Amino acid sequence: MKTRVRQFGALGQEDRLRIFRLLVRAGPEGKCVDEIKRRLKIPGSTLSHHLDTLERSGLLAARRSGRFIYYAIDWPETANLIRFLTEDCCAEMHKSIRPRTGATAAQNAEDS
Amino acid sequence: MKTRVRQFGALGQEDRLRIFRLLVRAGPEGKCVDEIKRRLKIPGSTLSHHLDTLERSGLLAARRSGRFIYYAIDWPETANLIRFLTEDCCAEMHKSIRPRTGATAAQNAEDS
DNA sequence: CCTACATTTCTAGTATTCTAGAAATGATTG
DNA sequence: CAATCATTTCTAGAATACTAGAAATGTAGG
Repeated sequence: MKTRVRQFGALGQEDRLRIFRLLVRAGPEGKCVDEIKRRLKIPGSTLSHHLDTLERSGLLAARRSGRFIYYAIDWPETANLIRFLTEDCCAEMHKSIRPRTGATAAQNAEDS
Repeated sequence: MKTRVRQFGALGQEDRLRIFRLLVRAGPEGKCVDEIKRRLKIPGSTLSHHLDTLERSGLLAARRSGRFIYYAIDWPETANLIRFLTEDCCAEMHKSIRPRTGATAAQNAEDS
């Protein structure tokens, strides 16, 4: 769950969410730091910290190519985050609309 | 997008994510503050702040019943958050696995 | 109305995060 | 190997968030 906290936290900041969305649209090649900087008008050092936060959360992956470092969405990990939200929440959401008797997807232990 | 930042931020804190998950499992009736407090062992004033943060983000709704205040997941708003993530990200995710030529769901303006 | 109890606000100390200029690092190209 | 350019680290100030005890507020039932 700590990973999820870090990932939600990473997206819970305006510039970082803008970065994330830009990179989603950039596709698997991602974008280099300099282009993100020019596009979103974020000072270099600030941007570097935000990219670091996003990368350490697992949502971004960095890759060097020539003198540029490209950041791109880490899709497997992003998919995990979406699954965390949908399986823990949507299953219950649907259950509350059309109640069922059987087991649900929200039996992941953790908490009491 | 500011709403999404606030919502991700609300989930980006360990105790608040625990509260959220507890309430997901609690279903539409939710749980009163005192039970959340006993279950998660969070001091009253701290819990009150966290519930306020979650409510102001739109992810929780409060309802009074007798002397208790019940907090429950706001499912429409939670669904919006999930949709934000899946429509902005999953569409691109699938595109990057099987590329398409047509328009995608990720044309919501915002950013450059 | 007064007591009991649930919940929130007040208060304040501590910790974390955000920000960005300047300096340092790392890599490529001529 | 020198020059250049991309990126990160250093540094430090400002802002925001977290925490929780104590006091205040609100509600219900006797």
